[in-house]
Amino acid sequence: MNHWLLKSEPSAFSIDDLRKRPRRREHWDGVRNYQARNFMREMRRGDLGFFYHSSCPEPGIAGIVEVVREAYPDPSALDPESPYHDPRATAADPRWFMVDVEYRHSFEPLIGLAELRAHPELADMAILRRGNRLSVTPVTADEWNFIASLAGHRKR
DNA sequence: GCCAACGTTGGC
DNA sequence: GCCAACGTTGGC
Repeated sequence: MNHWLLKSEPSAFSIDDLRKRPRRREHWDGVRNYQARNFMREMRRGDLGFFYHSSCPEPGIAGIVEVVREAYPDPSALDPESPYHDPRATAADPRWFMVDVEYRHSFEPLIGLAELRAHPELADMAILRRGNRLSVTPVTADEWNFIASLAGHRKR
């Protein structure tokens, strides 16, 4: 099983929003970066991911989600009304993909950026590297386990 | 709102 | 294929 980190701006879509969805599931749509897309295509059912809140007052890891459907075409790319519309995408060559994720846990309080940076064990994480903008990144088993231990009794 | 970092675009 | 310009991201 592989581990991932998925970024979202909570003002647009937060882990609480996911928890309130029917069946606690949602499509992870709108990814428009090739490297991030390729990581999503590597995701398998049962993989776990950290849900990271970015561009907000308290950036950090807010919880855990599980991949429940593997990559399939992202219809928002074909929708002229969508902010994620890409005129180069076609039904035959959809170009962009999404997965479905299901809510697992929230961390309360979340594991903030400053706390993540305080641990040398996590220094290589993409999320902590300067200028990193990828919205989907892999997390190593060691990083995953370390953060899970930090989360400890914060799990809800 | 600022600014650094990075991906993408497009002219050549 | 190069690279400057531009747009976007995201922490502060």
